[in-house]
Amino acid sequence: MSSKFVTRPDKLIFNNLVWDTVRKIPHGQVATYGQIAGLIQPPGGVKEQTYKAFGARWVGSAMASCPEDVPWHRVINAQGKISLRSTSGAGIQRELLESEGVNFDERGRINLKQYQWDGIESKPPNEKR
DNA sequence: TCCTTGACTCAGA
DNA sequence: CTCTGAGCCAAGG
Repeated sequence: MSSKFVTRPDKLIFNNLVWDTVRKIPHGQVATYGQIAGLIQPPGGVKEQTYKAFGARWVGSAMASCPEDVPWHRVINAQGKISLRSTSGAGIQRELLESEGVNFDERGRINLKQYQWDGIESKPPNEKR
């Protein structure tokens, strides 16, 4: 068995990078998909525009199968809201974040200005809004 | 092989 | 501030 164990190493690497980055998120802080996408490096052969448009989505896609070691609940969308396909888990995410000290708005929104992970090392040019 | 969905983001009203 | 529409490319059924 050593022929088809890894069909897409790049994708696995990308997912691994995502999980690793998410694991890097400190306690009591949150990060957005686009932020993570900007922190990690895109797989080779991908266009910048493609990564910009789908980087965040790939992160979420990778999260669809995130291990329990990954604090996926600390990952939210750029709107500062919980983004989940199913309501199941979203409630859990809210509780988990609240348990970490993250306050939610009445609409279930988080104050990114206060909780967004400022551990940006690559410092993406995303400082608007 | 074709079609549909997709843990998103930005811009405009 | 909130809501809606359009865009981008890939993976799964």
